[in-house]
Amino acid sequence: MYANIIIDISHESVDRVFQYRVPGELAGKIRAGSQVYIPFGAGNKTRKGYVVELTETPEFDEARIKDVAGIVKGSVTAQSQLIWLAWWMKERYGSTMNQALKTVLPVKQKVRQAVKKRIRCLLGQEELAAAIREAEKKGFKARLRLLTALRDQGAIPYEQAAGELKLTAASLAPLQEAGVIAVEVVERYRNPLLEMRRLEAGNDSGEEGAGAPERGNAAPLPVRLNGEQERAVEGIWADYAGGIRGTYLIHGVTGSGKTEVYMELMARVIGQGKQAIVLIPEISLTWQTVMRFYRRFGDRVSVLNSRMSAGERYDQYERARTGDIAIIVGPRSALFAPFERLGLIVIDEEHENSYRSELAPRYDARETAAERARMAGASLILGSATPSLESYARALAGEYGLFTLKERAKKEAALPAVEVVDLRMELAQGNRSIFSRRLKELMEDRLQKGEQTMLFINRRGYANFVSCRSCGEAVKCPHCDVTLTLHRNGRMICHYCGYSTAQPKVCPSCGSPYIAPFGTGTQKIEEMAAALFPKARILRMDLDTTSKKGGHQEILSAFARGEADILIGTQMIVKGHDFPRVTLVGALAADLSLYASDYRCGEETFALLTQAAGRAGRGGLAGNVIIQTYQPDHYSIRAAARQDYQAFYRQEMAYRRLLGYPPAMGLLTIQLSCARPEALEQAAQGLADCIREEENPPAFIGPVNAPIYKINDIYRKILYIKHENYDILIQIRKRAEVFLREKEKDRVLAQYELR
DNA sequence: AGCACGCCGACT
DNA sequence: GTCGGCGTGCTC
Repeated sequence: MYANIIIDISHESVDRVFQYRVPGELAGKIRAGSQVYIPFGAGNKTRKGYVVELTETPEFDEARIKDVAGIVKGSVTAQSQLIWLAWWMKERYGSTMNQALKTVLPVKQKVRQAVKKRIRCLLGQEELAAAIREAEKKGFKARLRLLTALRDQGAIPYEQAAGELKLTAASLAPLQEAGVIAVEVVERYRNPLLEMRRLEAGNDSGEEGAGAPERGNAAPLPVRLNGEQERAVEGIWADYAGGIRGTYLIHGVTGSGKTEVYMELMARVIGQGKQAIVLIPEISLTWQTVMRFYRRFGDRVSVLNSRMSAGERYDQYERARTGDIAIIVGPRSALFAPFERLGLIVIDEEHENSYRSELAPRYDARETAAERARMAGASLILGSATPSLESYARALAGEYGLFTLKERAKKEAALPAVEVVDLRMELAQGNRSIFSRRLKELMEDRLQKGEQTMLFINRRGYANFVSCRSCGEAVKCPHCDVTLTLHRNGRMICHYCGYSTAQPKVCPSCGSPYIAPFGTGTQKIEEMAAALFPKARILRMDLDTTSKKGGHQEILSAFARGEADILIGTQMIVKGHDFPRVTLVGALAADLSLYASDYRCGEETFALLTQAAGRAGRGGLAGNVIIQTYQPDHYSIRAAARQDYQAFYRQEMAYRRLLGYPPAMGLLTIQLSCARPEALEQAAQGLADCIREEENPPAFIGPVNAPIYKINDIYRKILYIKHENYDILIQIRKRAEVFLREKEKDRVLAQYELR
């Protein structure tokens, strides 16, 4: 038996695995994540290392492999827990150990880069700059000599620690005073909350007195919980205090105050010296959201978000590790904050797709959180207005504790009145506009009253495309199997690979000049709304208007400040933003997401419509929701209109059972991709044969072409394998991994997903 | 990170 | 000629 070990992750050059032999007396006592003593280097100096993986096959000259010296006793550090978790993810989701480790361990900044950056701070005065440039050419030592010389002249005070040249803010101050050098002072820990506010400047106008988070000024607001909230808190707390660490699902309608429940429990858990992780979908991770936590917990909270650099993120992980903070709020990746005394993990909006990673290892943050919680002795809370079928099924099966919040926490905020409009009837009665008569009427009413309207369109498969009236062919991307999207600037763009071209004058396939735009996108809706309501101030939010950094925050803030009457947009406008002046929400084509060729489209549609409906009437004003659809009888739409999750769940679950989809059954999806279709076909058939040869061959579908067969000139094929037993699916995946490893030389790549 | 190896200037 | 600094590269 051999152990792959990483030596202290403290320095980049040794941040890789070394292989050691596991001596007989340690066999069985070592596992992934174990901290061990090992002889290292020429002097065989004993060092600490973490076991990353156990294996039977040596990947190094056997004669040169040394023995593991022993196990470090008693310390189950966050680090070793995370390494174990990486191993679990690798097993569960199929990836290399390296990929798994990279997702779990924060990226250590290169020391040399840091030094270079600091030296660059000194550039500014000509002669010094020249001297430093000269010294830089000669290498690190020469720079050091130069700085030593300057120090000896009294020009630069510096401290040299651990071989790294550190110029601190304090040591640079005298320099600035002397006017010698222009210095940019880089703070050690930037306050990430301030950073967020800077990026979203002006976003908090709706909040009274939400100033800069000054250190330690968080006044714990005495929050009054209503009966439902209290039952959830006390139920979970009774378990926690009694030493039970469970998983809980809080099913609460929009505005029912799930966050207050989380915060109360967090307060109690950190009151016991423990720490908490709160996962929030990136899209709802705004200054507003984070501020709620900050108001209650002050400096003990930190945030992670995708706009932060690797270094900034690393700093926050450091603060978590050292215990400087007790709460971290962030997207999926915040799950790996190295808390040593983790007591609680909260996953808000747990049904969101963003909790599944798109990159290998394609982990599910909910399952991975359950695993981390189990290991750390922490409780896990999942919260949603529209729980995923998986979670709700587990809750009904008694695996999760279930709490339901039915009332809106603010009493004056009533649930909105929802109406379904049948677009077929509109058409039959001569209305060919995208706005039904009822929606138009209500929009007029809101404009008159000075209240706001949100128009939501599900973009999926519903972009502007150009098609030929003669042959019916749409203009397609030459690199992908999708139609190109027409933008207002007259260019046609592929949303998958970015290919762009001018709008053609004649049909590329038949040469006919009768070629014209078709379909409706957000831009077109904006034009139509503008034509219908010329006085209305309209804002649009989609990929085009939000491509620049922080773009969508700017638009949302402007809307929240009341700078527009109508907001038009896709998914992004309905996720977790609180607009108190919105009293009308229109879902323009509610059934669009039902046409996606995916067994989850009903669930997705229900969740989207429920969320969209939840946007209306959050302040004291009564709200209306109009759902326009060609399928008014579809159960997802009917249930969403009645805001009836139970009914939706029953129907959807019956459908999944009937067709054998998750969570009724386990589903393993293997996607193969390759630039050469023949090689791909061969590999896919080979894989299918390989599965057929299993002793108890499972039911499988495929190989079939992926819904979009070609993206970026890469072809994709998919196999679906169903089984009621997860472990068997994991075995099959491992079998497939072995089979496909040989296909790597043909450049056939595999991606696995297991639900 | 630490340690060995190897390449150039100062020296018993 | 060697001694020793330091830059470079390796560590299972």
